[in-house]
Amino acid sequence: MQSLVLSNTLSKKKEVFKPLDKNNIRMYVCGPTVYDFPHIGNARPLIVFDVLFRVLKKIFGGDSVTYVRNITDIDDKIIKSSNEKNIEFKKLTEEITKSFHEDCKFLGCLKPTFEPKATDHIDQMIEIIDTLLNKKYAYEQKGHVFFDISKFPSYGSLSKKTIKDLNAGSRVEISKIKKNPGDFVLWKPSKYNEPSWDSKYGKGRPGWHIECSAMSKKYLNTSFDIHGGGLDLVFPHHENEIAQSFCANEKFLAKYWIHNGYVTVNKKKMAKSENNFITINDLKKKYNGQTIRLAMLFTHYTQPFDWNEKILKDAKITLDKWYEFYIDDNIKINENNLTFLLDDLNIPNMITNIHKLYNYAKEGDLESAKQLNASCKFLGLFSQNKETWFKFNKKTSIKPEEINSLINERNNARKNKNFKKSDEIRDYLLKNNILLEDEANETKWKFKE
RNA sequence: GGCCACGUGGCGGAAUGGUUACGCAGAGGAUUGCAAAUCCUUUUAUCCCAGUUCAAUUCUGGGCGUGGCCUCCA
Repeated sequence: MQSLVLSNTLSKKKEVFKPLDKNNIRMYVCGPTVYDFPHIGNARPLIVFDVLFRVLKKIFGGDSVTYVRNITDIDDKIIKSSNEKNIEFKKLTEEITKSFHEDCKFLGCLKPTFEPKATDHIDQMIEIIDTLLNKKYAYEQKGHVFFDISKFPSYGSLSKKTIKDLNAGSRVEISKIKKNPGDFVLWKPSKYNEPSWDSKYGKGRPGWHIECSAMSKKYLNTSFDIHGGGLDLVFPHHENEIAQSFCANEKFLAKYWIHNGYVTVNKKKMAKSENNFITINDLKKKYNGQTIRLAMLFTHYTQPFDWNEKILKDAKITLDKWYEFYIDDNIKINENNLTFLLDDLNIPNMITNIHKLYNYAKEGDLESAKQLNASCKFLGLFSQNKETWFKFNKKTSIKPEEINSLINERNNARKNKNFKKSDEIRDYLLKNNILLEDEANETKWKFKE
Protein backbone atom coordinates (compact mmCIF):
# COMPACT_ATOMS: atom_id res chain seq x y z
CA MET A 1 0.00 0.00 0.00
CA GLN A 2 1.28 3.48 -0.76
CA SER A 3 2.06 5.63 2.24
CA LEU A 4 -0.18 8.11 3.95
CA VAL A 5 0.60 11.77 3.30
CA LEU A 6 -0.69 14.58 5.52
CA SER A 7 -0.49 18.39 5.50
CA ASN A 8 1.63 19.35 8.47
CA THR A 9 1.02 22.85 9.81
CA LEU A 10 4.50 22.81 11.30
CA SER A 11 6.24 22.58 7.92
CA LYS A 12 3.31 23.87 5.85
CA LYS A 13 3.94 20.96 3.54
CA LYS A 14 2.53 17.59 2.76
CA GLU A 15 4.64 14.99 4.55
CA VAL A 16 4.77 11.23 4.45
CA PHE A 17 3.38 9.93 7.73
CA LYS A 18 6.07 7.94 9.50
CA PRO A 19 4.83 6.73 12.89
CA LEU A 20 6.98 6.92 15.99
CA ASP A 21 5.95 3.35 16.70
CA LYS A 22 3.95 1.52 14.08
CA ASN A 23 2.40 -0.70 16.72
CA ASN A 24 1.22 2.25 18.74
CA ILE A 25 -0.09 5.14 16.67
CA ARG A 26 -1.14 8.06 18.86
CA MET A 27 -3.43 10.93 17.94
CA TYR A 28 -4.72 13.74 20.12
CA VAL A 29 -7.51 16.02 18.93
CA CYS A 30 -8.77 19.00 20.87
CA GLY A 31 -12.35 18.32 21.81
CA PRO A 32 -15.07 20.73 22.87
CA THR A 33 -15.23 23.18 25.70
CA VAL A 34 -18.63 22.22 27.00
CA TYR A 35 -20.26 25.57 27.64
CA ASP A 36 -22.79 25.68 24.83
CA PHE A 37 -24.36 23.38 22.24
CA PRO A 38 -21.98 22.49 19.40
CA HIS A 39 -22.44 24.22 16.05
CA ILE A 40 -21.50 22.88 12.66
CA GLY A 41 -18.14 24.61 12.82
CA ASN A 42 -17.43 22.36 15.76
CA ALA A 43 -18.67 19.39 13.76
CA ARG A 44 -15.98 19.67 11.11
CA PRO A 45 -13.00 18.48 13.14
CA LEU A 46 -15.14 15.69 14.57
CA ILE A 47 -15.79 14.40 11.08
CA VAL A 48 -12.36 15.08 9.61
CA PHE A 49 -10.44 13.39 12.39
CA ASP A 50 -12.95 10.57 12.52
CA VAL A 51 -12.02 9.78 8.91
CA LEU A 52 -8.32 10.06 9.75
CA PHE A 53 -8.86 7.71 12.70
CA ARG A 54 -10.49 5.19 10.35
CA VAL A 55 -7.63 5.50 7.87
CA LEU A 56 -4.99 4.97 10.55
CA LYS A 57 -6.84 1.94 11.88
CA LYS A 58 -7.05 0.52 8.38
CA ILE A 59 -3.35 1.00 7.71
CA PHE A 60 -1.90 0.02 11.07
CA GLY A 61 -4.61 -2.21 12.48
CA GLY A 62 -7.52 -1.31 14.70
CA ASP A 63 -5.77 -2.15 17.96
CA SER A 64 -2.66 -0.16 17.14
CA VAL A 65 -4.26 3.28 17.11
CA THR A 66 -5.04 5.35 20.17
CA TYR A 67 -7.24 8.35 19.58
CA VAL A 68 -7.69 10.80 22.43
CA ARG A 69 -10.22 13.59 22.26
CA ASN A 70 -10.58 15.57 25.45
CA ILE A 71 -13.50 17.39 26.99
CA THR A 72 -12.64 20.72 28.53
CA ASP A 73 -15.12 21.05 31.35
CA ILE A 74 -13.63 23.96 33.26
CA ASP A 75 -12.89 27.41 31.89
CA ASP A 76 -14.10 31.01 32.03
CA LYS A 77 -16.83 30.57 29.47
CA ILE A 78 -18.27 27.66 31.40
CA ILE A 79 -18.29 29.67 34.61
CA LYS A 80 -19.88 32.62 32.86
CA SER A 81 -22.54 30.48 31.23
CA SER A 82 -23.40 28.57 34.41
CA ASN A 83 -23.68 31.84 36.33
CA GLU A 84 -26.00 33.25 33.69
CA LYS A 85 -28.15 30.15 33.76
CA ASN A 86 -27.84 30.03 37.53
CA ILE A 87 -26.93 26.36 37.58
CA GLU A 88 -23.96 24.55 39.01
CA PHE A 89 -21.12 24.36 36.48
CA LYS A 90 -20.99 20.55 36.72
CA LYS A 91 -24.61 20.35 35.78
CA LEU A 92 -24.03 22.54 32.74
CA THR A 93 -20.98 20.62 31.54
CA GLU A 94 -22.75 17.30 31.98
CA GLU A 95 -25.73 18.47 29.99
CA ILE A 96 -23.62 19.84 27.14
CA THR A 97 -21.40 16.76 27.13
CA LYS A 98 -24.44 14.56 26.76
CA SER A 99 -25.67 16.64 23.85
CA PHE A 100 -22.19 16.56 22.33
CA HIS A 101 -22.15 12.77 22.46
CA GLU A 102 -25.53 12.63 20.76
CA ASP A 103 -24.19 14.91 18.02
CA CYS A 104 -21.13 12.71 17.50
CA LYS A 105 -23.32 9.68 17.09
CA PHE A 106 -25.69 11.57 14.82
CA LEU A 107 -22.78 12.52 12.57
CA GLY A 108 -21.58 8.93 12.39
CA CYS A 109 -18.33 9.37 14.32
CA LEU A 110 -16.61 6.48 16.03
CA LYS A 111 -15.88 6.85 19.71
CA PRO A 112 -12.31 7.87 20.45
CA THR A 113 -10.20 5.48 22.48
CA PHE A 114 -10.14 7.86 25.43
CA GLU A 115 -12.21 10.92 26.16
CA PRO A 116 -10.68 12.43 29.29
CA LYS A 117 -12.15 15.37 31.14
CA ALA A 118 -10.07 18.29 32.30
CA THR A 119 -11.51 18.28 35.82
CA ASP A 120 -10.35 14.69 36.31
CA HIS A 121 -6.75 15.73 35.61
CA ILE A 122 -6.11 18.72 37.83
CA ASP A 123 -3.31 16.85 39.62
CA GLN A 124 -1.52 16.13 36.36
CA MET A 125 -1.81 19.79 35.39
CA ILE A 126 -0.38 20.94 38.73
CA GLU A 127 2.48 18.51 38.24
CA ILE A 128 3.41 20.17 34.93
CA ILE A 129 3.03 23.64 36.41
CA ASP A 130 5.39 22.63 39.25
CA THR A 131 7.94 21.40 36.76
CA LEU A 132 7.72 24.63 34.77
CA LEU A 133 8.13 26.69 37.94
CA ASN A 134 11.10 24.64 39.06
CA LYS A 135 12.74 25.02 35.68
CA LYS A 136 12.00 28.77 35.73
CA TYR A 137 9.86 28.65 32.61
CA ALA A 138 7.01 29.95 34.71
CA TYR A 139 6.59 32.49 37.45
CA GLU A 140 4.07 33.22 40.19
CA GLN A 141 2.34 36.56 40.51
CA LYS A 142 -0.58 37.34 42.85
CA GLY A 143 -2.03 33.84 42.88
CA HIS A 144 -1.42 33.39 39.17
CA VAL A 145 1.17 31.25 37.51
CA PHE A 146 2.28 32.47 34.10
CA PHE A 147 4.33 30.82 31.41
CA ASP A 148 7.23 33.06 30.40
CA ILE A 149 7.34 32.94 26.61
CA SER A 150 10.66 34.74 26.48
CA LYS A 151 12.25 31.59 27.91
CA PHE A 152 11.18 29.55 24.90
CA PRO A 153 13.08 30.81 21.85
CA SER A 154 11.08 28.91 19.26
CA TYR A 155 7.79 30.29 20.53
CA GLY A 156 5.58 30.95 17.50
CA SER A 157 7.06 28.29 15.24
CA LEU A 158 3.71 26.63 14.59
CA SER A 159 1.78 29.79 13.77
CA LYS A 160 4.78 31.45 12.08
CA LYS A 161 4.69 34.36 14.45
CA THR A 162 7.42 36.00 16.43
CA ILE A 163 7.07 37.46 19.89
CA LYS A 164 8.03 40.82 18.43
CA ASP A 165 5.18 40.71 15.90
CA LEU A 166 2.73 39.67 18.55
CA ASN A 167 3.38 42.71 20.65
CA ALA A 168 3.04 45.03 17.70
CA GLY A 169 -0.71 45.45 17.54
CA SER A 170 -2.28 43.55 20.36
CA ARG A 171 -6.03 44.05 20.53
CA VAL A 172 -6.21 42.81 24.06
CA GLU A 173 -5.49 44.97 27.04
CA ILE A 174 -2.02 44.31 28.34
CA SER A 175 -2.07 42.77 31.78
CA LYS A 176 0.12 44.57 34.30
CA ILE A 177 1.00 41.47 36.27
CA LYS A 178 2.59 39.67 33.32
CA LYS A 179 6.25 40.07 32.44
CA ASN A 180 5.50 39.94 28.73
CA PRO A 181 2.08 40.61 27.23
CA GLY A 182 2.29 37.24 25.48
CA ASP A 183 2.76 35.26 28.66
CA PHE A 184 -0.19 32.97 29.26
CA VAL A 185 -1.76 31.77 32.43
CA LEU A 186 -1.17 28.26 33.72
CA TRP A 187 -3.08 28.73 36.96
CA LYS A 188 -5.38 31.51 38.07
CA PRO A 189 -7.15 32.31 41.32
CA SER A 190 -10.88 31.69 41.58
CA LYS A 191 -13.35 34.08 43.06
CA TYR A 192 -15.18 32.90 46.19
CA ASN A 193 -18.20 31.51 44.31
CA GLU A 194 -16.29 29.97 41.42
CA PRO A 195 -15.15 26.38 41.08
CA SER A 196 -11.71 25.95 42.56
CA TRP A 197 -9.07 23.42 43.44
CA ASP A 198 -6.43 23.63 46.13
CA SER A 199 -2.86 24.14 45.09
CA LYS A 200 0.34 25.50 46.57
CA TYR A 201 -0.21 28.65 44.49
CA GLY A 202 -3.56 29.15 46.16
CA LYS A 203 -7.14 28.14 45.55
CA GLY A 204 -7.79 28.41 41.88
CA ARG A 205 -8.25 26.76 38.54
CA PRO A 206 -6.14 25.88 35.53
CA GLY A 207 -5.58 28.17 32.56
CA TRP A 208 -6.88 27.27 29.16
CA HIS A 209 -4.01 25.34 27.55
CA ILE A 210 -2.57 23.23 30.31
CA GLU A 211 -5.31 20.58 30.26
CA CYS A 212 -4.30 19.33 26.83
CA SER A 213 -0.65 19.05 27.80
CA ALA A 214 -1.63 17.09 30.91
CA MET A 215 -4.07 14.74 29.26
CA SER A 216 -2.04 14.05 26.15
CA LYS A 217 0.91 13.18 28.37
CA LYS A 218 -1.14 10.83 30.50
CA TYR A 219 -2.75 8.92 27.64
CA LEU A 220 -0.18 9.23 24.85
CA ASN A 221 3.11 9.88 26.58
CA THR A 222 5.27 12.99 26.18
CA SER A 223 5.64 12.66 22.41
CA PHE A 224 3.05 11.35 20.02
CA ASP A 225 2.29 11.27 16.30
CA ILE A 226 -0.61 13.54 15.47
CA HIS A 227 -2.11 16.53 17.16
CA GLY A 228 -5.21 17.89 15.50
CA GLY A 229 -7.96 20.46 15.75
CA GLY A 230 -9.55 23.40 14.04
CA LEU A 231 -7.44 26.05 12.38
CA ASP A 232 -8.38 28.60 15.02
CA LEU A 233 -6.53 26.59 17.63
CA VAL A 234 -3.14 27.07 15.98
CA PHE A 235 -2.67 30.30 17.86
CA PRO A 236 -2.58 30.58 20.76
CA HIS A 237 -3.80 27.21 21.98
CA HIS A 238 -1.49 24.84 20.17
CA GLU A 239 1.41 27.24 20.25
CA ASN A 240 1.10 27.38 24.03
CA GLU A 241 0.70 23.65 24.36
CA ILE A 242 3.93 23.20 22.43
CA ALA A 243 5.74 25.72 24.63
CA GLN A 244 4.65 24.34 27.96
CA SER A 245 4.96 20.67 27.03
CA PHE A 246 8.35 21.07 25.45
CA CYS A 247 9.72 23.05 28.36
CA ALA A 248 8.32 20.63 30.92
CA ASN A 249 9.27 17.39 29.17
CA GLU A 250 12.20 18.48 27.03
CA LYS A 251 10.70 16.43 24.25
CA PHE A 252 8.69 17.49 21.23
CA LEU A 253 4.97 17.23 21.75
CA ALA A 254 3.67 16.00 18.40
CA LYS A 255 5.26 15.23 15.08
CA TYR A 256 2.36 16.07 12.79
CA TRP A 257 0.08 19.03 13.43
CA ILE A 258 -3.09 18.72 11.40
CA HIS A 259 -5.69 21.47 11.19
CA ASN A 260 -9.02 21.57 9.45
CA GLY A 261 -10.19 24.74 7.70
CA TYR A 262 -13.03 26.88 8.94
CA VAL A 263 -16.69 26.48 8.34
CA THR A 264 -17.78 29.84 6.96
CA VAL A 265 -21.09 31.56 6.28
CA ASN A 266 -20.99 33.95 3.33
CA LYS A 267 -17.21 33.50 3.47
CA LYS A 268 -17.06 34.69 7.07
CA LYS A 269 -15.92 32.36 9.76
CA MET A 270 -18.72 30.73 11.70
CA ALA A 271 -18.33 31.63 15.36
CA LYS A 272 -20.37 32.07 18.46
CA SER A 273 -19.17 35.65 18.74
CA GLU A 274 -20.26 36.45 15.17
CA ASN A 275 -23.67 35.01 15.92
CA ASN A 276 -23.72 33.36 12.51
CA PHE A 277 -23.74 29.79 13.73
CA ILE A 278 -26.14 26.90 13.25
CA THR A 279 -26.18 24.24 15.94
CA ILE A 280 -26.15 20.58 15.10
CA ASN A 281 -29.27 20.32 17.22
CA ASP A 282 -31.14 22.68 14.90
CA LEU A 283 -29.99 20.83 11.83
CA LYS A 284 -31.13 17.51 13.23
CA LYS A 285 -34.73 18.51 12.79
CA LYS A 286 -34.32 18.85 9.07
CA TYR A 287 -31.47 16.68 7.89
CA ASN A 288 -30.07 13.23 8.35
CA GLY A 289 -26.64 13.13 9.98
CA GLN A 290 -25.18 11.33 6.98
CA THR A 291 -26.32 14.15 4.71
CA ILE A 292 -24.46 16.67 6.85
CA ARG A 293 -21.46 14.40 7.04
CA LEU A 294 -21.25 13.93 3.27
CA ALA A 295 -21.78 17.65 2.65
CA MET A 296 -18.80 18.40 4.84
CA LEU A 297 -16.71 15.76 3.13
CA PHE A 298 -17.33 17.33 -0.30
CA THR A 299 -14.63 19.88 0.51
CA HIS A 300 -11.03 19.00 1.26
CA TYR A 301 -10.35 19.36 4.98
CA THR A 302 -7.67 22.04 4.58
CA GLN A 303 -10.00 24.32 2.60
CA PRO A 304 -12.69 26.56 4.00
CA PHE A 305 -16.14 25.06 3.88
CA ASP A 306 -18.77 27.65 3.06
CA TRP A 307 -22.06 26.63 4.57
CA ASN A 308 -25.23 26.76 2.50
CA GLU A 309 -28.37 24.76 1.94
CA LYS A 310 -27.54 23.91 -1.67
CA ILE A 311 -24.68 21.73 -0.52
CA LEU A 312 -26.98 19.83 1.79
CA LYS A 313 -29.38 19.31 -1.08
CA ASP A 314 -26.54 18.04 -3.27
CA ALA A 315 -25.48 15.68 -0.51
CA LYS A 316 -29.01 14.39 -0.09
CA ILE A 317 -29.43 13.83 -3.85
CA THR A 318 -26.10 12.02 -3.93
CA LEU A 319 -26.98 9.75 -1.04
CA ASP A 320 -30.39 9.01 -2.54
CA LYS A 321 -28.59 7.79 -5.65
CA TRP A 322 -25.95 5.78 -3.84
CA TYR A 323 -28.44 4.19 -1.45
CA GLU A 324 -30.16 2.55 -4.43
CA PHE A 325 -27.23 0.14 -4.36
CA TYR A 326 -27.14 -0.38 -0.62
CA ILE A 327 -26.07 -3.89 0.30
CA ASP A 328 -26.70 -5.14 3.81
CA ASP A 329 -23.36 -6.79 4.27
CA ASN A 330 -19.93 -5.95 5.59
CA ILE A 331 -17.71 -5.65 2.55
CA LYS A 332 -14.03 -4.82 2.83
CA ILE A 333 -12.79 -1.88 0.83
CA ASN A 334 -10.07 -2.74 -1.64
CA GLU A 335 -6.85 -0.84 -1.97
CA ASN A 336 -7.73 0.92 -5.24
CA ASN A 337 -10.71 2.58 -3.71
CA LEU A 338 -8.85 3.58 -0.58
CA THR A 339 -5.78 5.22 -2.15
CA PHE A 340 -7.53 8.58 -2.49
CA LEU A 341 -7.55 8.92 1.27
CA LEU A 342 -3.84 8.24 1.55
CA ASP A 343 -3.15 11.44 -0.37
CA ASP A 344 -3.83 13.88 2.46
CA LEU A 345 -7.39 12.58 2.89
CA ASN A 346 -8.48 13.55 -0.59
CA ILE A 347 -12.10 12.74 0.07
CA PRO A 348 -13.37 14.81 -2.89
CA ASN A 349 -11.46 12.47 -5.19
CA MET A 350 -12.78 9.48 -3.29
CA ILE A 351 -16.30 10.80 -3.84
CA THR A 352 -15.62 11.13 -7.56
CA ASN A 353 -14.51 7.53 -7.47
CA ILE A 354 -17.74 6.50 -5.76
CA HIS A 355 -19.66 8.23 -8.55
CA LYS A 356 -17.75 6.06 -11.00
CA LEU A 357 -18.54 2.94 -8.99
CA TYR A 358 -22.16 4.05 -9.02
CA ASN A 359 -22.17 4.28 -12.81
CA TYR A 360 -20.67 0.81 -13.16
CA ALA A 361 -23.12 -0.52 -10.61
CA LYS A 362 -25.95 0.90 -12.67
CA GLU A 363 -24.65 -1.03 -15.65
CA GLY A 364 -25.01 -4.13 -13.50
CA ASP A 365 -21.52 -4.60 -12.13
CA LEU A 366 -21.94 -6.24 -8.74
CA GLU A 367 -18.32 -5.79 -7.69
CA SER A 368 -18.64 -2.02 -8.19
CA ALA A 369 -21.82 -1.99 -6.15
CA LYS A 370 -19.98 -3.81 -3.40
CA GLN A 371 -17.08 -1.37 -3.44
CA LEU A 372 -19.52 1.52 -3.48
CA ASN A 373 -20.89 0.13 -0.24
CA ALA A 374 -17.45 -0.46 1.20
CA SER A 375 -16.33 3.07 0.29
CA CYS A 376 -19.41 4.69 1.77
CA LYS A 377 -19.14 2.68 4.95
CA PHE A 378 -15.47 3.50 5.24
CA LEU A 379 -16.34 7.18 5.15
CA GLY A 380 -18.90 6.62 7.88
CA LEU A 381 -21.87 6.77 5.51
CA PHE A 382 -24.45 4.03 4.87
CA SER A 383 -25.07 3.70 8.58
CA GLN A 384 -28.72 2.95 7.97
CA ASN A 385 -30.16 0.31 5.73
CA LYS A 386 -31.84 1.24 2.49
CA GLU A 387 -35.35 1.05 3.84
CA THR A 388 -34.68 3.28 6.83
CA TRP A 389 -32.79 5.75 4.69
CA PHE A 390 -35.62 6.29 2.25
CA LYS A 391 -38.13 6.58 5.04
CA PHE A 392 -36.14 9.11 6.97
CA ASN A 393 -37.96 12.28 7.77
CA LYS A 394 -40.65 11.58 5.24
CA LYS A 395 -43.89 13.24 6.06
CA THR A 396 -47.27 12.90 4.46
CA SER A 397 -50.78 13.00 5.79
CA ILE A 398 -51.93 10.29 3.39
CA LYS A 399 -52.00 6.66 4.44
CA PRO A 400 -50.37 4.08 2.16
CA GLU A 401 -53.72 2.36 1.53
CA GLU A 402 -55.18 5.63 0.36
CA ILE A 403 -52.20 6.23 -1.91
CA ASN A 404 -52.70 2.84 -3.51
CA SER A 405 -56.39 3.33 -4.01
CA LEU A 406 -55.79 6.76 -5.56
CA ILE A 407 -53.23 5.21 -7.88
CA ASN A 408 -55.81 2.63 -8.96
CA GLU A 409 -58.38 5.31 -9.48
CA ARG A 410 -55.94 7.30 -11.55
CA ASN A 411 -54.93 4.36 -13.68
CA ASN A 412 -58.58 3.63 -14.42
CA ALA A 413 -59.01 7.23 -15.47
CA ARG A 414 -55.95 6.94 -17.67
CA LYS A 415 -57.35 3.82 -19.35
CA ASN A 416 -60.49 5.80 -20.15
CA LYS A 417 -58.35 8.68 -21.37
CA ASN A 418 -59.73 10.89 -18.64
CA PHE A 419 -56.43 12.69 -18.29
CA LYS A 420 -57.91 15.67 -16.53
CA LYS A 421 -58.89 13.46 -13.62
CA SER A 422 -55.68 11.46 -13.65
CA ASP A 423 -53.61 14.65 -13.54
CA GLU A 424 -55.70 15.96 -10.69
CA ILE A 425 -54.95 12.87 -8.66
CA ARG A 426 -51.26 13.09 -9.47
CA ASP A 427 -51.15 16.76 -8.47
CA TYR A 428 -53.01 16.05 -5.27
CA LEU A 429 -50.51 13.37 -4.27
CA LEU A 430 -47.60 15.58 -5.25
CA LYS A 431 -48.88 18.28 -2.95
CA ASN A 432 -48.71 15.70 -0.21
CA ASN A 433 -45.10 14.88 -1.03
CA ILE A 434 -45.93 11.76 -3.05
CA LEU A 435 -44.31 11.51 -6.45
CA LEU A 436 -45.67 9.04 -9.00
CA GLU A 437 -43.64 7.15 -11.57
CA ASP A 438 -45.52 5.32 -14.30
CA GLU A 439 -43.64 2.27 -15.42
CA ALA A 440 -44.66 -0.15 -18.14
CA ASN A 441 -46.84 -2.38 -15.99
CA GLU A 442 -47.27 -0.55 -12.75
CA THR A 443 -47.24 2.85 -11.11
CA LYS A 444 -44.68 3.31 -8.37
CA TRP A 445 -44.67 6.06 -5.78
CA LYS A 446 -42.00 7.63 -3.65
CA PHE A 447 -41.55 10.62 -1.41
CA LYS A 448 -40.66 13.75 -3.25
CA GLU A 449 -38.22 14.84 -0.56
C1' G B 1 0.69 47.88 11.49
C1' G B 2 2.84 42.61 11.39
C1' C B 3 2.05 37.64 9.76
C1' C B 4 -0.79 33.98 6.90
C1' A B 5 -4.25 31.68 3.54
C1' C B 6 -7.25 31.71 -0.62
C1' G B 7 -9.09 33.45 -5.86
C1' U B 8 -11.09 27.24 -11.23
C1' G B 9 -17.59 27.13 -15.54
C1' G B 10 -24.51 29.20 -13.00
C1' C B 11 -23.28 26.52 -8.06
C1' G B 12 -20.10 22.95 -5.38
C1' G B 13 -15.25 21.11 -6.15
C1' A B 14 -10.44 18.11 -7.48
C1' A B 15 -6.18 17.90 -10.36
C1' U B 16 -2.25 19.22 -13.46
C1' G B 17 4.15 22.35 -16.88
C1' G B 18 1.12 20.05 -22.61
C1' U B 19 -4.32 15.87 -23.68
C1' U B 20 -8.94 21.09 -19.57
C1' A B 21 -11.93 15.56 -13.58
C1' C B 22 -16.41 14.78 -11.01
C1' G B 23 -21.39 16.11 -8.88
C1' C B 24 -25.59 19.50 -9.06
C1' A B 25 -28.08 22.79 -12.26
C1' G B 26 -29.01 24.13 -17.68
C1' A B 27 -29.87 22.71 -23.06
C1' G B 28 -31.29 19.10 -26.96
C1' G B 29 -33.07 14.19 -28.08
C1' A B 30 -35.24 9.14 -27.02
C1' U B 31 -39.34 7.52 -24.06
C1' U B 32 -44.42 9.21 -22.05
C1' G B 33 -51.49 10.90 -23.11
C1' C B 34 -48.68 14.78 -20.46
C1' A B 35 -45.25 14.20 -16.66
C1' A B 36 -41.81 11.66 -13.44
C1' A B 37 -37.92 8.26 -13.69
C1' U B 38 -34.37 6.37 -16.96
C1' C B 39 -31.06 6.50 -21.21
C1' C B 40 -28.21 9.25 -25.06
C1' U B 41 -25.95 13.86 -26.57
C1' U B 42 -24.33 18.64 -25.06
C1' U B 43 -22.92 24.38 -23.60
C1' U B 44 -20.07 27.10 -19.94
C1' A B 45 -13.96 28.10 -16.19
C1' U B 46 -8.74 28.49 -14.32
C1' C B 47 -8.88 37.23 -10.94
C1' C B 48 -5.35 40.86 -13.68
C1' C B 49 -0.30 42.12 -15.56
C1' A B 50 4.64 40.75 -16.46
C1' G B 51 8.63 36.90 -16.42
C1' U B 52 10.69 31.77 -17.06
C1' U B 53 9.41 27.94 -20.86
C1' C B 54 8.65 25.04 -27.18
C1' A B 55 4.28 25.09 -23.74
C1' A B 56 1.55 28.11 -17.43
C1' U B 57 -4.53 27.45 -14.80
C1' U B 58 -0.15 25.05 -12.61
C1' C B 59 6.42 27.84 -11.43
C1' U B 60 8.45 33.15 -10.21
C1' G B 61 7.49 38.47 -9.36
C1' G B 62 3.98 42.46 -9.00
C1' G B 63 -1.10 44.04 -8.62
C1' C B 64 -6.27 43.58 -7.32
C1' G B 65 -9.92 41.09 -4.45
C1' U B 66 -11.70 38.01 -0.33
C1' G B 67 -10.92 35.96 4.28
C1' G B 68 -8.08 34.58 8.78
C1' C B 69 -4.68 35.30 13.10
C1' C B 70 -2.14 38.92 16.43
C1' U B 71 -3.90 35.56 23.49
C1' C B 72 -12.92 34.08 23.38
C1' C B 73 -13.06 30.42 19.25
C1' A B 74 -13.23 23.86 16.31
